[in-house]
Amino acid sequence: MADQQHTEHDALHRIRHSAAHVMAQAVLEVFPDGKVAIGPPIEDGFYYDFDLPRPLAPEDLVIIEDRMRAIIQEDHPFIYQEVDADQARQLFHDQPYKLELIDGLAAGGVDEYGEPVQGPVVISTYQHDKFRDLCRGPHVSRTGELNPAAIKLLNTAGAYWRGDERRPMLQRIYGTAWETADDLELYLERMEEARKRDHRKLGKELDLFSLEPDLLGGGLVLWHPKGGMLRHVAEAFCKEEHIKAGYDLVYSPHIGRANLWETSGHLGFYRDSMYPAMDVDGMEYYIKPMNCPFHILIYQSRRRSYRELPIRLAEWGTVYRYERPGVLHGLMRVRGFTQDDAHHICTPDQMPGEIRFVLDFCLHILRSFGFEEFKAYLATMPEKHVGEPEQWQAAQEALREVLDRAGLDYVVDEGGGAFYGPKIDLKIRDAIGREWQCSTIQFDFNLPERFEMEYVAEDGQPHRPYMVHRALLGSLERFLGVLIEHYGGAFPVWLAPVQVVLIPITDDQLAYCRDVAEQIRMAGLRVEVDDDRDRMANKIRKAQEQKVPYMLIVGKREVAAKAVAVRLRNGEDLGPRSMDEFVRLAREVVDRRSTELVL
RNA sequence: GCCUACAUAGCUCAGUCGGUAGAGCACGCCCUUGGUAAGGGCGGGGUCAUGGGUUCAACUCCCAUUGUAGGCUCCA
Repeated sequence: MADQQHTEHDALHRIRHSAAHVMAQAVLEVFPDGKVAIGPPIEDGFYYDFDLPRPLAPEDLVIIEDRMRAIIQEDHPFIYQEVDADQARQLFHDQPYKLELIDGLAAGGVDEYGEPVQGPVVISTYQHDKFRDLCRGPHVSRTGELNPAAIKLLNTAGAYWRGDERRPMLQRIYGTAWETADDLELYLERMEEARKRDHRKLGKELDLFSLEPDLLGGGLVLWHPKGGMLRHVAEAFCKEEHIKAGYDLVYSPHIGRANLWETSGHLGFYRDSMYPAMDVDGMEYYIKPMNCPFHILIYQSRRRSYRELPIRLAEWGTVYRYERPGVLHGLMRVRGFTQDDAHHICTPDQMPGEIRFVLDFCLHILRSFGFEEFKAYLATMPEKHVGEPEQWQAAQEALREVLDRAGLDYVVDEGGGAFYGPKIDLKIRDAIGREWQCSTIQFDFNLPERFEMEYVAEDGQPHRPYMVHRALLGSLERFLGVLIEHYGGAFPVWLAPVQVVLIPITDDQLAYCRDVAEQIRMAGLRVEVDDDRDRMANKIRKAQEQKVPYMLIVGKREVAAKAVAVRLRNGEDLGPRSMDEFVRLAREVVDRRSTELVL
């Protein structure tokens, strides 16, 4: 809904909105008894929801699309008219969904999304040809302004009426519409590009991970050796950075007794997302959905003085959460995942500094992985909340201040915080412009209270500390999924599971290759020798497909010269290089975590 | 969880009207030792997701279950 505000009067917005109306007419021509719900423009296109006597088949879309082209060519004007509620009810007497919308407008002043209408409530309709829709516009002036070659119906989907899962499931048709056929073509290419980068596809092709829903269970990930290496490198880098930044690494078990989860409140408000209890020695244990309670126990293992604060406890903690079957999706939405989780426990005085630190650190980590563009969301105190308003104020101030200071683009979601504290969510923008939420920095006024966390201050008295919960990459699974798509599987050298492949031209160079590989391995690079009985060209092809950054071709000439011929993943041929030269080159690229193959 | 579609070899996919399955890649063996994206030959490999039903006969039709895809809802 946020984009709509900005694009309300854009040409594309009008085109898409009008295309939705044209589609609705076409659908009603095919299904005269069909009921129409709502049909707004959206990013890249539009949709319209219908209640129809039978499920739509792909063939229906072809027919509807043809009909749409005809309506466009007939060049009907879009006619705007304001009506009062009674007139509207009369006009849409056989359209129950429209009647509900009219009632909402007339009585409560809410629009089709249930949002309050700003300003005076005006009920208006737009008509073109025989189709009249309850609509506030805007539209193009005539159907002929739509480009029939730039419109395409994409797919159908189920969608609840007014997004409420207790209400009827409608049939939604998604379409896309542009000014020109070229724009449509570009959009379809963009979709194709996204499909090529799909981490589920690349995960298989690059042998990174697998999901075995039938054998293992849904939402559970198996990391293969290549994916395991990718993950290891990412984790090892992050852990090193955490240690340098002053975090302490901790480890906690996967299960804990019920009383822990009762104290934390999870059994009260988070139970639906937790796996059922298991019985151990007559006591109930639960698999952890979060790491927080364990870190709090570590904090509470002895009396804490203000002198040792802030305490920063970090853990790559694997948690399990029950997700409804229909929402699981590759690595992006799983049931078992590892968070790069940490809890900052500090005094009120230290709090602003901790926030500043954690955001800077977060950006440093994300940038290291090659992400440059971020969007932040600040969520503030909701109606239902725990903790004192002054605490919230102070925390929100600190969050706001660090966002301003970091010069980040941010959106404030007033009242959008969790009941236990305000938070900043960070989204990263990937190589093809998609946004992914990974990082979150959240205050928690709930758990310190529930666990009665304390530290002894200068006054010798116990005080309640601030606790900030944060995850930077969020879920490792998800982050690696994003990383795979961001790079389309062609990782920067420092992350590539295999950095170097040695390709002997004939078996005569095998021994030399193995010798060279050993030296490269000693230099800390990940190297393989392709000793298959394939031709060199095929070995290059395989390495290319695996997106290995460096291919070292070795024939008679290289052996004689004690060299390797360096071919890059991008097809470039650097020609013969000595071992030292190549190692120096590769090491520098790796050490700088460069996204380039040569510096 | 809901709607729709789909599920055939390790992977990608054919399989007509119901008559118990095929290709390419991958894999194995043999020949080939080839200078920057696929050399050639032969071979192994399937309870057609699972369980029921209809039928003389089911990969094919029907029902259920499981899973996947695209959405919706959800993601304190």
